[in-house]
Amino acid sequence: MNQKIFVSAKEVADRAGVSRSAVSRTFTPGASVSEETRRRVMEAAEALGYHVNHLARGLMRNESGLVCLIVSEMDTPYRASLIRAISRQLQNVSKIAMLINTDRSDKSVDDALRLAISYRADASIILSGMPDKSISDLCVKSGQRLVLINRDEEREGALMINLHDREAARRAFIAFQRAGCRRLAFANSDVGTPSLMAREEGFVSAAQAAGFEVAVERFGSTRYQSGVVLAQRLLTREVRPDAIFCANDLLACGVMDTARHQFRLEIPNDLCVVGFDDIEQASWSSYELTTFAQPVDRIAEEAVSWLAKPLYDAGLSCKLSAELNWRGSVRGG
Amino acid sequence: MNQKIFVSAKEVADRAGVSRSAVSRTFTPGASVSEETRRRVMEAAEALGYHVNHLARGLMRNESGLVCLIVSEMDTPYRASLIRAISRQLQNVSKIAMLINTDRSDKSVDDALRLAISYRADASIILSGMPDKSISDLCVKSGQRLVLINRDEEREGALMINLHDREAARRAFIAFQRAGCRRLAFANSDVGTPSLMAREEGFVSAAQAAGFEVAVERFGSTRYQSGVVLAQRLLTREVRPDAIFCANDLLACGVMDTARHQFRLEIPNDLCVVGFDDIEQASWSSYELTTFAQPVDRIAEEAVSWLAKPLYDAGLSCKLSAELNWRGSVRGG
DNA sequence: TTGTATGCGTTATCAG
DNA sequence: CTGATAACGCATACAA
Repeated sequence: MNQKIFVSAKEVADRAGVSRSAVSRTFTPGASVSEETRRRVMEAAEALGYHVNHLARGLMRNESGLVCLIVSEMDTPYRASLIRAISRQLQNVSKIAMLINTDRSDKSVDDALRLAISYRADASIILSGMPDKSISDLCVKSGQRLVLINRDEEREGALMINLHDREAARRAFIAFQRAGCRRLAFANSDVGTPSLMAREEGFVSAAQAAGFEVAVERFGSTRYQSGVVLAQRLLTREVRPDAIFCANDLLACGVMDTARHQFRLEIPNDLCVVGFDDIEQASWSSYELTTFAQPVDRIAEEAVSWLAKPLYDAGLSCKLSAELNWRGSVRGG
Repeated sequence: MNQKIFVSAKEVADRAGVSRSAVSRTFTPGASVSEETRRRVMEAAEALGYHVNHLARGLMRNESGLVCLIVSEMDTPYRASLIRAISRQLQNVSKIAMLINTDRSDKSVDDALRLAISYRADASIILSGMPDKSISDLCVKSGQRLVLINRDEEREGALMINLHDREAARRAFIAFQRAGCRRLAFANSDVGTPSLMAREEGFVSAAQAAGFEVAVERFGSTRYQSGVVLAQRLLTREVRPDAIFCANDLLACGVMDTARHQFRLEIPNDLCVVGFDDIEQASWSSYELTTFAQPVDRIAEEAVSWLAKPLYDAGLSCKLSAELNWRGSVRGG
C-alpha cells in the first residue's frame, strides 16, 4: 500500500495561526469558537483540503459512525431495496453502512459480526442468517446495537423486526377462496428460514381450518429457477392446483412463467398466484402479481430510529404488517 | 449513544501476564512471538472476547481497510450485482465496503468522496455520477485510490474501467441485420451518461454506414417505466420499428412488455429487441432477451486487484468487452 | 523474543 | 473564548 498523506489538524492550526484545539472546536458542532477564529480556520482548512479524521474521532468519542449490514444474496431485488432503504436512512443520521456478504453458513455470519466488532461499529443489522449466541451476546455486552430483520429467533438485547407472516398467509388463503380456487398449493424453498416457514404454516393451517388440503412443495433457494422447478412439480401432480401461494415473489415469477410457457395455462383463469415481497418485477405487466408488500422503508426507519435513540429497552420486538397488493394474478380482487 | 466497552489489548496483556506489545505482535501476521507467549495471549483474548480495534490500527498503519462504494439507484439489478461482486472481492483481500448512496446531483458524489476522505478509505469506487475535479484530485493527491466504472470522463491518477460500448452497439446492428430487420430504433433514457450515449451513437453510426436510418427516442431514467413510455412513442410512429436496441435491460423489459400487451406484437416475429447488461430477468422465460453481458465479476476483479497492487501507474485505463448473449428476442441467432 | 517508549489525529478537561 | 495536556488503542523502533 502506497503512502497516504492526509492533512491533519495541526497543519491547519499552523497555517491559521491558532491552536489545534481551535481547529477541533471549529469542526465540533456546538463548541464555542469566536467568529473570527472559525473563519480563519475554515479558510486554512479549505486551502489545505483538510477533513476531520473519523478514525481518530471515533477512537476518542467511542463512536465510529459505522453500521454493519450483514446480508447474503444481496443482488436479489428485495434485499437490494432493503439495503438501499437502510443505507439512505443511515446517511440521514450521519452514519454510514459497511456491507458484509455472507454465504449460507452461519459461521460466515459470526465472522461478519467479529469484523463489526473490530471496526467498532455502532451497530450491526442482520438481514440473513443467524449468528451464534456467544458472539451476538458479545456484541450486546460490548454496547454494540444489534438489529435482526425477519430472523425469528430471539436474541437478548437486540431489536427484532418481523412481519406478521402467518396473518398474511391467512389473507392469501382468503383471497384464493374468494377467487373460487379449490386446489391449493404452496411453493416454498427448502432453506427453512423461520419467516418462510411461518408463511407456509399459516397458509396450510388457514386452509385446513376451512376444510382444504394444501399441496406443499419445497425446493432449492428462494430464486426464480427454484420457482420453475416447483411449478413443474406442482403442475404435474394428479390433482393440478388452481392456486399457488409462493413464499416470495422470485419464486412466483418462476412459477408464473413456467405455468404459462411450459404448461400453457392462463393466469388467473387457469391458475391464481400470490407472492410475497412486492419486488419491482411484481408490477411489471408480464406478471401483475398479487403480492404482500414488505414495508422496506418502514423497516429501515424502525431500525435506524432505534439506533439513534440514546437509551433503549433491551429485547425490543417490532411486528409489522405486510399489505396485500391486488393485481391481475388472482381472479376477482 | 450509550457507552461502548470493548476490551483492549492492555486487558489481554494483564490477564496473560505479558506486555501490551506481545499482544499486538500476536495479532500482527509475521511478527516474532514465541509459541508459548502466543498461546497465552490467544487464550486470554478468547476468554475476554478481544478483537483488534481496526480504527486504532488504521490510524497507526495509515490504512483503514475501508473502501468506499459510491452509487445511486443501487436497488437496480445491474447495480446490485456489481455491488455484490465488488464487496465479495474486497472481502477476499481483507478489505470492507462502505456503501454511500447518491442521487442525481454531482454534489452528492462530492459529498460522498469527502466522507471517504474523512474515513481515510483506502480507495473509492464510483459507479454513478462524476465528482468535481478538485475533489477527485484531492483524493488522488492524498494517496487514496480512485476507480471509475463506466464513467467515460478522464481523471488523473484514477483507474478507469469501461466497456467497448460502441463496438457492442455495432454488433447489435449486425444482429438485427441478420434477422432481416429494416426499421431500426434506439430506446434511450435522457440521463445522458457517456456509456449510454456511446451505445446510441455506435448503433446509429453503424446503421447509417449501412444505409439505415434509426429512430431514436430518449426519455426518463433507465428503468422499466421509461421503457414503457419509450415503446409507446416508438411503436406509434408512422413507420413502426421492427427492431429496437435498448440502452439497458430494464428499458428492454418495459419495451417488450408494452409491445406485447399493449400493441399485441409478437417477439421476435413482429419486433426484435436487444438489451444491455444481462440482468437476471433477461433470462426469464417471459423475456428471453438477447443482450450484452456486463462482465461484473471481471470488473470487480480488475478494480480490486488494482487496489491490492503496491505500486500503480497513474491514469490507467481498462477496456472490457461485453459478450452478446443470444436468446429468443431476436430472430435467427 | 521481549518490554519500554513514542507517535498516529482526535477530542475532552482544565486552567487561564 | 483560548491554549496546553492527557487520554483513546494500537504498532513499531529501539534497547535489552
